[in-house]
Amino acid sequence: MEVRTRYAPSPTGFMHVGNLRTALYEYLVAKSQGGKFVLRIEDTDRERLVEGAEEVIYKTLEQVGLSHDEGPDVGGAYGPYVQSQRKGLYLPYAEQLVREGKAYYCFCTKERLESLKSEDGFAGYDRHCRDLPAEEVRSLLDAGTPYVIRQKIPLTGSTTFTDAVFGEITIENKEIEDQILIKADGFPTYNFANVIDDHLMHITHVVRGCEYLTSTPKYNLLYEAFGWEIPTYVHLPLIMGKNDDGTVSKLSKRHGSVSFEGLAEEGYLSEAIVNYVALLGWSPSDNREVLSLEEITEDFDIARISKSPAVFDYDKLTWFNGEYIKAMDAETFLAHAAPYYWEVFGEQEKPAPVLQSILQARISRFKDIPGLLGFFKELPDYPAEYFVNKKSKTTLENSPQMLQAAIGALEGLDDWTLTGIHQCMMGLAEQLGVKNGTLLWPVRIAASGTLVTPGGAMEILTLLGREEALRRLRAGLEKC
RNA sequence: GGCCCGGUGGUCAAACGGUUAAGACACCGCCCUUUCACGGCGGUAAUACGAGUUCGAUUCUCGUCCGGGUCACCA
Repeated sequence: MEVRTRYAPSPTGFMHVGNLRTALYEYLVAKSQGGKFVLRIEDTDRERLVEGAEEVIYKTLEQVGLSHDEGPDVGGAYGPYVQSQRKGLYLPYAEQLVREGKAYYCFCTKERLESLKSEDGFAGYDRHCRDLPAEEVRSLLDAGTPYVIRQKIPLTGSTTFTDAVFGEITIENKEIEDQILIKADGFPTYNFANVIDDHLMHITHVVRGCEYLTSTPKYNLLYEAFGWEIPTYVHLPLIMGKNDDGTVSKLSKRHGSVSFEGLAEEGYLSEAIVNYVALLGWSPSDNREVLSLEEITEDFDIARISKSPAVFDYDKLTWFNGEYIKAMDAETFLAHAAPYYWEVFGEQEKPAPVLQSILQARISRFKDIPGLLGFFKELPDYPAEYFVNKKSKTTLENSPQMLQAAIGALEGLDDWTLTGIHQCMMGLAEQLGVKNGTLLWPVRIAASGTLVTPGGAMEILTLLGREEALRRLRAGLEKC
C-alpha cells in the first residue's frame, strides 16, 4: 500500500521550527518509501485566522524544498484541502455516532464547565449530559439550545496502541475525557477533524510531535467507533530550548528566533536549517552530517528516530551554515553577499573578487559581512600599541621603518592589484632582510586600524585602492 | 497533582548483551600562516543512582531521582 503522510498546519503566519521539523519528517517518511506527501490547512479556529498565513506556508515549504503532492494550491483527488471548506462534512459523521450511541449532545454552558474546575484547575468534565433522556435532548434541541457533540469514552478498561518510535503505550480509559467532536459554532474540533480527514484522505502514517502521545487513544477510539483502520503513528521527540537558568523547555520565543522566517532573517540558509533540523531526533546510518534533502531522504528510516528530546543548539546551526557557505560557488556566494557589500561600499559598487576570497572561509552568516568590513569605510581610531606584535617581531621602533619602506615601495608601484602588491611586498621584505610578518603586520594595522581583520595586509591594500591605502599608511606612520 | 514519555560528555548523537563507549558542535593546545578564519593534528569531557537477570550490562527488569509532555468549545 502506498504510504501517505500529511502536514496539517494551522495558518498562524509563521513556521515554528518544531512544525518545520514535523513537516520535514512527514515528507521523509513518505518520500523515503516512495509515497505521497499532502498538505492540509487546518483552520477550524476561526477566531485565530491570520491574513496571508496560508501563503507563508506555501512559500516556506517551497523554500525548504518540501514539495507536496496534494494540497489546496496544487489540488488532488481528496480535496478540498482546507478544513474550513470541508465544514459541512464533519457534522454528519458526528451525528452518526450519536445515533449509534457512541456520542451525545451536551448542552452544558461554558460557565458550568468552568465551575467544575477544581482549585488546581485539573478536574475535567463530569459527563453531565451523557445520559440525558431522549425526550429532554429533543426538546432542548427543538428550543434551539446551543450544544456541542461529545464522544462517549468507555468508563472502564484501557486503550493500547503501538507507536512506531515509542513502542507500545497503554492509557486507562478513565483518564480520558468525553472529548468534544463538534463545537458550539458547528465547526469540528481539531482532534475530530483530524481523524475524519486523515481517513478520507487515506493517510497511512500520522507523524506528529509527541505532545500528542497521550491523546492518541482518543483518536483510536474514534477510528474504532467508525470501524476504520487505524494509521501508523510516528511520534517525534520534542525540540527543546535552553533557558537562561540552565533548564530546558519546549522551544519557544523566549529562546530566540524559533521560526523559519526568523532564522532566515538571522542569516541562516534554508539548506542549513533543514539539514540541522533533520538531525534533531534522527541520525543517519553513517557518520555524515552535512546532507542534502535528497541524501537525507535516501537514508531516512523511522527506526533511527530518537525518543529523547533534543535541545536546539544555535552554535551547531551556525556551523552548518558556515559549511554551506564554504561550499558555494562564486556566483551563488556573490548573489548572497552583494547586498551586504553595498551596505559598506555604497550602492551598486561592483564587489572585487578579492572580497570573496577573504570572506567565504570566514563567515558563517552573510549578515556578519558589514561588521567585518566596517574598517574599509572608515579608519578606526586605534592605539599605537596595535603595532606591537611579538610573533611578528614588530615594535614601536621598527614599525615606522617598515611603514616608511612600504610607502616608498608602494608609491612606485604601477600595478595596483593583489599580485602586483604581493610581488612588491615580498620583494621588499626580502630586500630588508626581515620576515614577512615584520613588514606586513604594521602595514595591515595601519591600513585597517583593526587587530583582527578578514584577509591580510595585501588584500586590504588592494581593496582600499592606491590613494586611500597610501593615505592610511602615512597616517599610521605619524601614530608610532 | 493524576496520567504518559524520556535519561550516553555542556549540546546533537553512535554503539540495539561482549568496543580501549564512535563521530560532530562548542572549548583548549599545537601546526600551517602577514592577524583572524579556513585546513591539519591532538586534548579535556559521558553511560543519573541503586538493586536484580546474566559468564558478561550503556543495552533487559524493577525501584529511586531528575527532566519533559499532557490534562480546552486551541491546534
